[in-house]
Amino acid sequence: MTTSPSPAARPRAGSLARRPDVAVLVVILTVDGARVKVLLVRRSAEPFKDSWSLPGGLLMDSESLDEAAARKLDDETGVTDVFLEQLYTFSDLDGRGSVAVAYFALVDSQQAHLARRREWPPAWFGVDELPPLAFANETVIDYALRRLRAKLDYSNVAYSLLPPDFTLSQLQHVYEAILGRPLDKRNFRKRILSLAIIEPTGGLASEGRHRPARLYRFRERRPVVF
Amino acid sequence: MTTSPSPAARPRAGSLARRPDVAVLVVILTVDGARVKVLLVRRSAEPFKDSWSLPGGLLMDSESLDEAAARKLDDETGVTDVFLEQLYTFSDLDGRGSVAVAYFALVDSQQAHLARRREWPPAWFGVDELPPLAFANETVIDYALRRLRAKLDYSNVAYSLLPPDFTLSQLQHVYEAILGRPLDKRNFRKRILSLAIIEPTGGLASEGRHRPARLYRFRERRPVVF
DNA sequence: CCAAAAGTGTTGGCTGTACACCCATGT
DNA sequence: ACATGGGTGTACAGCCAACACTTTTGG
Repeated sequence: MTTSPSPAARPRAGSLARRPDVAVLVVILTVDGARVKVLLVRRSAEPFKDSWSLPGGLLMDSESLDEAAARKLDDETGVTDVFLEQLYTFSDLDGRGSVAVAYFALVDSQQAHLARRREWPPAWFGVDELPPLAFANETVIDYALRRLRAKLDYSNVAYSLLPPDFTLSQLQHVYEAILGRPLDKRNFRKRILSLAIIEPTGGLASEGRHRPARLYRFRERRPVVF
Repeated sequence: MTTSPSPAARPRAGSLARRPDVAVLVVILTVDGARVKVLLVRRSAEPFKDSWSLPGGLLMDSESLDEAAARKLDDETGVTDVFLEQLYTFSDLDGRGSVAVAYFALVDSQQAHLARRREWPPAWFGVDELPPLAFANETVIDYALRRLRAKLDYSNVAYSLLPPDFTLSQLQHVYEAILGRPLDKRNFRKRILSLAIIEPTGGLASEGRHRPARLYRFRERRPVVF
């Protein structure tokens, strides 16, 4: 969503207009087993050099915020067609008055190929086991988690956390990991099926499974609100 | 909410980091009778000089985004203690790549004293009767309205659109104006009272009324989620 | 006395939640 | 044979929507 801003009101007498740095941050989340994980990188510059932080960077010449966020996501994970949404814009906390536009992305951990840098490669961390982070990055991650939990209730965002074909149990595990509580199997299936956001592929999952399970796919691999 | 941003990643080779203008816009909404209205001002500078637009301006030295938005709101309406929340950050549409952080505010039109500039004073416009606007300001207003309608359903934001003491009918009119449809009186009262977000003051409203009505006030004059 | 707004309950449908057993396959 | 996960239905409760009349006051 790239729409227009508005008034280039002139600075008033007595005050100075600022030209702050504008950074983009991306909270990249995935579900791995029963845990929600977030992708972190090591900072290569001061301040907080060498401490873990969310991936991000400055806005490049003539790119929009959405483009910058998608670029960052691609840089770190090699993934492009996933759920990516603006989260919140933070100001003022690197001490030098910069502005940081946070995004959040949902990726299938199987599909992501993390950047293989020689030093300080990115890594996944369970959101309950975060290392000390630069700036107030915990706040940003909390914000993303709250938003994700809310969206799970009224949208199909989970499409971005699973492979194209998946079983209802896999889907349920994703919901349980994000909500942090077990869900009743029958109620879950009833609800999801009645929403008609997924459809059976006709195939069966048999890979090392006990009883083969029906495969489903999302009708839309883009965000849909119920 | 002023929290910290993150990485001051260095620009990479081959690309140029941008130092864009950062503007703050405020969608100031009120409910007047049966209409939702938005405050607009006339632009005093190119581009779009003299056309209507949302109030806004550049970030001043050493102020946060929230402070800038509150300042703008105060400048235009003289109002300070109201609902004010960040909405979305737009990039790229004044053609010169600026970044605009939009906020939205809810004010009681009785309480707002519009800035009395000699020329081009601000004015209220019904959101269904907007004049031609600068940039893509219609998009921003739409966004605010959607958010407001959603919040009405699960928060007490309406507190900011009414005087401290009000009748249930007044509250219902506010809801009806925002949702754009009539609500059943008995169901409305039942629902609101069961939420326990308001309480009777003990007083009665009798000003030019037919039958005196009980007055209520919000238990919390700050945002609360149900 | 008439107009205008305040106030008040009940019913039916729908939705969400709790809950337990059998089956197919792999080992 | 057993362990593992897949698959299925019912009953109760709470919530929301529909619906009409009486009362009080001002003009």
